[in-house]
Amino acid sequence: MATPSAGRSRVNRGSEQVRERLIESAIAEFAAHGFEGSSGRRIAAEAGAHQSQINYHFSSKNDLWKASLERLLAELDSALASNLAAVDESDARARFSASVQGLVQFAARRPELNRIMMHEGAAPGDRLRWLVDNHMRGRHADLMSAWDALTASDDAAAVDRDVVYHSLVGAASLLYANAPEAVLLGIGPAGRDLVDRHAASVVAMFLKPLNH
Amino acid sequence: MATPSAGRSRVNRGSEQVRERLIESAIAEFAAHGFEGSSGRRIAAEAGAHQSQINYHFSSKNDLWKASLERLLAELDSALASNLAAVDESDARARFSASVQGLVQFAARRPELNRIMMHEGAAPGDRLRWLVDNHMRGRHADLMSAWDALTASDDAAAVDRDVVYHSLVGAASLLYANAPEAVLLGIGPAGRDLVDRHAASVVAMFLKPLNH
DNA sequence: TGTAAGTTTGATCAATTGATACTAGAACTT
DNA sequence: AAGTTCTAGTATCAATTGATCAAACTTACA
Repeated sequence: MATPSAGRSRVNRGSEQVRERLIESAIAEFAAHGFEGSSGRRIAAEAGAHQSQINYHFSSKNDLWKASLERLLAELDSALASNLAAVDESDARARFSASVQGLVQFAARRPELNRIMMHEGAAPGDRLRWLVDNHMRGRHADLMSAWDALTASDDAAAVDRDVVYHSLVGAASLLYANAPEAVLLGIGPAGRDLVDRHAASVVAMFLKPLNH
Repeated sequence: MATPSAGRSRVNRGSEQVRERLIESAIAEFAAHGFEGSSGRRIAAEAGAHQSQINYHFSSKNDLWKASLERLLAELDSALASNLAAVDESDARARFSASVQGLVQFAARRPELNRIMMHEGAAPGDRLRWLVDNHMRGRHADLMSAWDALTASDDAAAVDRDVVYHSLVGAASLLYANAPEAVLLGIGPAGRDLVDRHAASVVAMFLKPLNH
């Protein structure tokens, strides 16, 4: 009767698949049209489900949106973690480079997260507050402390501290968040080597060259 | 009877003001919620007008959106032109710096344009195609030829050519396009000096230092 | 002032929205 | 096999959407 909670117990073989498909098509729809421009019926149809199943598996359009974002952010975390796994703990430059590379690669592979963030960041509201409180504040703090360390070791380029976060995210992700525009402009489609060149470019923007 | 065209003739004193107010509140609404998430009734109410006046002064929600974008792009052009007016024609570095400064200042003063561009760039469609065909292709080409000149004179930083446009726009505008998010993160509100530091940072990202 | 054009206002249209209620059926446990 | 729980499917709700129409009002010019 009630919405199945995180720990579903018994009959969940096919149900889990519907949940997955709903989240996947919700991610696509929210990224393309924003929350308010997205339709639950379109999301359900794309997932091969009925609109009322959204309210069954999630309790509302809002909760489906939250589930979609938690999925995307978990993917980002795992991508960043695997990119940082092999890097020397004490090498701040290498860790920064690996993080930027991970960010760019993820933005290219999963542009939906940056698209949704750009939709939501454009206006105040409950969803934005939820995003910042539950997910973005920590990421922002992590970047700032990494940046402060780079500044202390004279590895940071001439970029103002207040501006690092959004400049970095913007430089790393707009090409993919706005990929449909880039295609019309004749850029891409983004091959693997373009992404690598892009990551190297972003690193060069924020890190002083080594032998200086 | 028909929608009044650009050259209105007689009774147009108050009408022109309604048109202006509709465009102004449409800009705010489209920037905050995207085209599909925006409501004509909300736009009209904000402008102190009736919903049907949108279809009278513009013939459709789509045409109101186009008028809004032409307004914003005209403002951008005039801001950039005035920023470039006093700069030496032959000094490519100075012209690039002045353009970047103009871009950052405009993004801070009128974040709506970048917000709308980020909404529309996230998915293919008629509006995006109209934007690119009528306004963005030329701007992109202008930046690329400026960049090629900077590359030829060894003034361009180590940024891949395919990536310059979106990296520059992203680095220059995301902080303002997503200002509501930045506020929640404790950045800003953007003072005049922050904008100047931001512009200098972006210039430093894309231009090699002078005496190198 | 009278007439015609321009503009506002209010009503209405079919279509779509998110959510809810209810029935039918499938799957697991005992 | 019986009984229970979970899931799918259908129908429906009030609210909102963009657009259209016609009537009322306003302004300018003859």
